[in-house]
Amino acid sequence: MPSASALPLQQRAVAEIREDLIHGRFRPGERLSEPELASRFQTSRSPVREALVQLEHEGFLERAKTGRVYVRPLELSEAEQLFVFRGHLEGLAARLAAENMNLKDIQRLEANLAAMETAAQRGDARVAMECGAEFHRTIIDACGNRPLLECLEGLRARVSRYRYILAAIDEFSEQRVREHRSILSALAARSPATAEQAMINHVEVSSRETLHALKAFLSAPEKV
Amino acid sequence: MPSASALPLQQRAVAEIREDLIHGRFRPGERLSEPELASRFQTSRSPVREALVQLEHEGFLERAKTGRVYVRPLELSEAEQLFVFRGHLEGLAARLAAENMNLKDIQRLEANLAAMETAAQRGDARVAMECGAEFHRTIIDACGNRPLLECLEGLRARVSRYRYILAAIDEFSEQRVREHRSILSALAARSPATAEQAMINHVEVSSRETLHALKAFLSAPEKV
DNA sequence: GACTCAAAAACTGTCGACAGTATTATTTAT
DNA sequence: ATAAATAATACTGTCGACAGTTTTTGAGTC
Repeated sequence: MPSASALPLQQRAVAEIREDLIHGRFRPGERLSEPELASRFQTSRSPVREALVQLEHEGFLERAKTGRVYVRPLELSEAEQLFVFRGHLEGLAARLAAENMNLKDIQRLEANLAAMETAAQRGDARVAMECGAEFHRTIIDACGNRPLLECLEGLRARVSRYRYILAAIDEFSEQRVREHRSILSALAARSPATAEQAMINHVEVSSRETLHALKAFLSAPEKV
Repeated sequence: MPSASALPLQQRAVAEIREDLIHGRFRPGERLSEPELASRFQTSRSPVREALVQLEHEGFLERAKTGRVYVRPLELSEAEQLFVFRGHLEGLAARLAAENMNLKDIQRLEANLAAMETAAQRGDARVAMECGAEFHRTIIDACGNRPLLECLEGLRARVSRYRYILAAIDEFSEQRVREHRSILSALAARSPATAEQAMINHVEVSSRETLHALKAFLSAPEKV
């Protein structure tokens, strides 16, 4: 029944499976079986197959020569490459955003930063991180470059996979808040170069942290 | 008969349709019909549908709310964004490549540059451009960052679509050769910053040229 | 001739089926 | 028991079919 739900079944599958991949509910290396997924969604294999094609292309899955699909394992080398790439792109986005941003965006960032700060002081890392993600998303949306935006969104999702597996929702220091604040300052001041540098610096710090945790995880994989 | 050809039918479809999109054999705005494509490949619609999902994700196609698939139109704004993005990424790739490149890669670039030069002098823009593409591909491959590599490959394909539609296989000046040469010098000298700058400059020049042609094309679309 | 409404044709989303192949379980031989 | 051989399963790639929509065609009207 094609008209059962407004949203094509295939898209529902993509969104849901992707969410599970990001949050580590499908474990790295695990095999995904089409019939199994199909039965989970109460559908035939067709929508599932189409969803898997897309998720493979997004970098979450890999396909064996036999056609079987596996969750891509977490690898230090991939993480390093993702972080380098992402840092550079977020920097670019910040630079472009500094030029294009309107007052409303700036105000949104300010409100966001305030929320982030109170959350951090309160020790609520969970909320603080959510504010952080929103902060970045606002900048990316404001950069005015669609291909960059889409690429960065995909990268952020792939990086999230590492974060969630590491349960790296650990800390959210005052230092982090300060980093965000200096990014916002540069944006508000319409200083592309400064904004770019501040963003690159911020991403690098955060990357180093995650990579550190990842190394520990990969050498002694606690069964999280 | 799943074992008819070693290569899954779906992948053949992706490759072939993509090639047609890049070369403008499917025109911007044109609708792609699944049954039609299926009959062209002598298959059922299943492999075609899966191929279309991927090509949509690659940025070549767009889907109407009705599910119909169209070739994405050529738009000035998209081209501008693609070029900005690509320039930045090629610059990054060059920078990384300057650090990672081994002697064999350098020699390959040198041979490539020589071929490009003789082709340019001979006035064979077609071959010269192919050398140029190969030149860039070599650098991208050498940058050592897989996500960057994949992204850049996708971008180059999308940009090619503009080039081919514009039939911008026009000129290949000595100046172009010089730009490539300065990139190579920086790479051989292991100077990341210089290589990055040279690459950015080169891409910008070439982008400006294409954008110029595109503006003319969009205002007076000759039926190429 | 332009316009409206209805019948016809073309399509997409989804399904269930089948053939061939890879995996896994089981049996047999050492 | 261990390993090789074989039978049983599970799964992927592809196909053809059908229902519900959208688009196109055509008839009839002003």
